[in-house]
Amino acid sequence: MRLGFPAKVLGRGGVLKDYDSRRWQSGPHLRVSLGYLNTIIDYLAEECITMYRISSNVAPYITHPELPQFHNQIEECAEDLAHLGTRARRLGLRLSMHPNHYTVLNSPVERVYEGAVRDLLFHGAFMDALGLGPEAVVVVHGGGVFGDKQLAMERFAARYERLPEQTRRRLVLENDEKSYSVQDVCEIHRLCGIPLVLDTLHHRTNNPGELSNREAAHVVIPTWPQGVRPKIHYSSARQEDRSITRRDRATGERITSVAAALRFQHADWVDTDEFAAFLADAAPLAFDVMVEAKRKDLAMLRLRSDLRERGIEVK
DNA sequence: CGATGTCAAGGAATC
DNA sequence: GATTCCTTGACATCG
Repeated sequence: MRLGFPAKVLGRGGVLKDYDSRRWQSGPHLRVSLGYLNTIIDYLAEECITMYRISSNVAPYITHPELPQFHNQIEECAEDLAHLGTRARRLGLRLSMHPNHYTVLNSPVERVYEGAVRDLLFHGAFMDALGLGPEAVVVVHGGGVFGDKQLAMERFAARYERLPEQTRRRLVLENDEKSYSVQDVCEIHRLCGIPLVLDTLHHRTNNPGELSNREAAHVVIPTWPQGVRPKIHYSSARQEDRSITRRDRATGERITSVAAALRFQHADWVDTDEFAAFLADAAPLAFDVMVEAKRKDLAMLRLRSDLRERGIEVK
């Protein structure tokens, strides 16, 4: 089992940037981003980290309709991209990407749909330019519901099938925290065959069918093709003290109490006991784990060391 | 330097 | 039909 983390790096004293986030006036950005990524790969190699998510912001404005001067960034950086990809392959590093929620493949608004396609084409082309194998996937969400979920799912499936093969073969679908539960993404998988990513925190938030983690893992993992190792997203829920003020009915006096509220956001760290329990639940399934925590690589490294202490083998 | 505004992009709830 | 929230972060600007 590989463990990975997304985006920026906290474990080098300060923060290692993962993409060029300056405004468009400072573009083009991809070459700068690739410089950052090379530094990050140095770090991954030193720490023997074998999985990493590249920010979908690596090439800002590359599909922006009004900034055509930035549309050729992949071609312009072809050599740098190939070099970076070669480094990743030599290190056995599994890379992935995760377009943000503005990418809505199933939108009924034509303009939005077209924008989503442009964005997904970019992600596929980027992975291809790195020369990465089929385990380098692009994780997407189901999109909107638009008042009729079944119809929206069918639209997703039809549009997935219509994507160019080069793009489609990278795509995998993740359950989200509001609209598309594990059961829903299973339905989309049934319609079009897209492999599924289980996000454990989203599953806690959005689980109308009350599937256990074990059940969820066992329906999601087998959706991956033979020879491509599945992966999941794992994070612990942030626990937060929230003060609640109410007025006493009899006296009119204000009463403030503190309640521990489970907010369904990523916690700073991963709870090792919970994670180990999840692994035991999911056994004997095999998969990689993307650790999503506020403390990024630090959380992943802490979890890895905890697991090794317990004799659980982790790459 | 700290506070505040802004960013390409959508959806959904609310009025 | 228009407005606001959702929600992440960091740059950019202002005082």
